[in-house]
Amino acid sequence: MKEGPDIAFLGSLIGDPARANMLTALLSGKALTATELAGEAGVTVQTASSHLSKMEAGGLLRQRKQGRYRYFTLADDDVGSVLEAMMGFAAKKGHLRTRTGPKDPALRYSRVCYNHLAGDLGVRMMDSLLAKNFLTPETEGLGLTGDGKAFFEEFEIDFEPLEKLRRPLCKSCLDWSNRRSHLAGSLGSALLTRFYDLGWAKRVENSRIVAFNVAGEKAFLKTFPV
Amino acid sequence: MKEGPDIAFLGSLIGDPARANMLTALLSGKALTATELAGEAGVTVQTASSHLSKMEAGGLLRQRKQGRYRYFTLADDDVGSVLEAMMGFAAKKGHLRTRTGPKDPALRYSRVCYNHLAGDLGVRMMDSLLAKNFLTPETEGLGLTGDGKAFFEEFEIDFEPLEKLRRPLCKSCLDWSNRRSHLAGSLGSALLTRFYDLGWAKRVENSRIVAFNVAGEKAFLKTFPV
DNA sequence: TTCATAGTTCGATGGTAAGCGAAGCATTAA
DNA sequence: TTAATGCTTCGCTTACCATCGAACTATGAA
Repeated sequence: MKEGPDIAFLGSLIGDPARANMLTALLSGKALTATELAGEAGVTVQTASSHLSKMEAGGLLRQRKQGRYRYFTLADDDVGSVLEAMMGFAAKKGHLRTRTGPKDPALRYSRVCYNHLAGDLGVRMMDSLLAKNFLTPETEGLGLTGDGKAFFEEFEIDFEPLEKLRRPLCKSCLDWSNRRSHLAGSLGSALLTRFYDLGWAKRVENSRIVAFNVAGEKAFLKTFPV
Repeated sequence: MKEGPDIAFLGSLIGDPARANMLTALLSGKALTATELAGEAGVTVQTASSHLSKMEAGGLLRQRKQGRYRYFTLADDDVGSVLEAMMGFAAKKGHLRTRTGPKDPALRYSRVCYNHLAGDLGVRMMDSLLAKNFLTPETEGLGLTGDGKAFFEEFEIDFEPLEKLRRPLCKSCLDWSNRRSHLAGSLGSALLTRFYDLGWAKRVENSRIVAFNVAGEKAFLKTFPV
């Protein structure tokens, strides 16, 4: 009968995992650069650029040039509404993530989520910290116990600057590859930097992958037992 | 930060043209059989079956067996809301249909839309009828003029049974391939049957295509000049 | 200048999924 | 029974598009 406007085009635009990740990242309202969005989606900047121009052409995004940066935001509130509607539906139905975008297994194992550790290792760390009672679930977010404080001091993490930040110290963050939580917040961020400093791991260029070396991985697993 | 539920899966589900066509057809609220939906989407029943099971697994559709028929409906109101939201957005942005599903050019030329003629020829017929003042746009839908009545009687279409039907006599229907209107309603349906009876055209099996033969096409073009 | 960083464009590759024919199952009609 | 219809499953082909490397443009820094 009536065939209506083109839902398929819109759906396919949102239907790509990399693009969906970028959109959810932008749903926070923040303006992000192309490179940041590439990291968020776990793809190279070239790929991201292609996706971004498609989404802009499709009316999902807006672009603001500032110096040599390009800041992307959602185009309107309408985009947000559509995304919210879809997220609500997907959450209700408990959709499993099937076609996991760039299917790098390394990405599932350990990767950066903004500035903290995600993936199998990230989840393991969270589990370990909770099991040892270093962290404890509170009404709103996560709390740090006395034992935890001691543990992190032992691990040479400096709290003072962290507590002054506006960002919450501990925060849990849902992991898409495991559908489990890992540690975010400024503490999560500090831990990751500490891993870098200790020489346990370093970031792979142009990717979200955090590459642990053999010794580093061994030490990590020992520090955060299950 | 948070990666939320799987929008990509839902998007890709809706993002296929064939599936999107089925969903919009079901948006009317009617329960349709697999074969009907196949026709609606312009694909074979095998393909439709595959799509339908995917959408059912994805929680978009519900299936009701009745004898040897399978009636499909949208799963809940939530599905409808999501679709409506997407349609609203797409309409506002004036999205063009780019990836036209089964890209049979014959399908764009002349096809069945439920029970009336769509595609290039359908649009041409509508234009011609309007230009000659046989049909006239009214506040709600389309009206039949005196001249029109004469023309259709000349064309040997019997009005009496048509006017008794609950379905509206004239109705305009948006054509996805042209983004223009063509004639629906019981009159549109009667015209198509008349073309079959005159031997101008016949339906291609397992497809929405209406195949005009050479003489039939010539006569059609003469009867409905632009 | 020269170098570095942010981003785009181009070309080639590969994986994925839509599509269909053929065969099979299930239900109804005769 | 047999035949016909509605629908599914299997196997295969094809087409699209996400992905990335390499080369290029643009802006800023030294």
